Amino acid sequence: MEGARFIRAEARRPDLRFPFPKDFVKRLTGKTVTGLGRRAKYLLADLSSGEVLLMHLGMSGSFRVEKSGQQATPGEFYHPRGESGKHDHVVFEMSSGLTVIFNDPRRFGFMKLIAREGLENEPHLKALGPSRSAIASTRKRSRNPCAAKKTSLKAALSDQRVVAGLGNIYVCEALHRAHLSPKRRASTLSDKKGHPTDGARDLADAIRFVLNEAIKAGGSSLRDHRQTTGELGYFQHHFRVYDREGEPCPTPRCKGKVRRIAQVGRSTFYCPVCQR
DNA sequence: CCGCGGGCCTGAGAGC
DNA sequence: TGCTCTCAGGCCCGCG
Repeated sequence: MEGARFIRAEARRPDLRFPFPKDFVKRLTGKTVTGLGRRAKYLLADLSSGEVLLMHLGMSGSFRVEKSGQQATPGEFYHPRGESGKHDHVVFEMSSGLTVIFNDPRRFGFMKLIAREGLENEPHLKALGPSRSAIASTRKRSRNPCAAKKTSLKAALSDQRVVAGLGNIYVCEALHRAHLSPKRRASTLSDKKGHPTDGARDLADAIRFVLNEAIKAGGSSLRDHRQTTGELGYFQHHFRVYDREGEPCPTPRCKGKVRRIAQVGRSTFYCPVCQR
């Protein structure tokens, strides 16, 4: 899409998670994509009109690319689920000769147009806490975003306002690597040095480590996720606790078994022995 | 203000 | 085979 112009845009449903603006199609048609970016789980396309197309994949959203006016030959482009059509909600026909199709069975995803000057005040983006790169910067690591949180670590890390970009899998995996219990009150983490297992800094390290490794591995393919090449992600093979209920804890010399509990309506996997 | 449970959707898989 | 039930990678909203 980068550098290409929208020849035609089509919103086939009145709404995904939110209704489209009435003039959604009109505001895209004829505009050029001047840049693509990402903030936490949000995708952004800068437009020549001065607007930004903000997109979110929700749980089940995906894009696929086809040559305009013809079916993709097998393996040529990413083709999620093998079957297309049924949940193709948005279609972008680009001047590059490629058509980009947004497919989302559960419709938890959304698209929104925002003026670029207003981007920093956009509620979704404004609410985001520090990102992986922000917590990587030593200078910015002085403030512990969990300090004021009375909830469990699991709930705190799942909250995009505390730390941006973690989903259920990576919360479980980061907490296991930091040897911290998902049930522990977030505010009890120490900010000081010399707390080998109690430190917010160690947790920040674990978060960055897990996300960096997962990105290197092309993400986690539980069922739908594919890399842009169509290849599966393979970080699921590096899971230490997620979806491993009953298996022995992979921490060296730990005799624990992975447990599964529900927290805030979602599954948590952890080792009750080495995560405290 | 905060945290929690319920809700939004469809589909896949388990169990019967 | 087919039904029902549960659960899923995310997030918002109303309630207490």
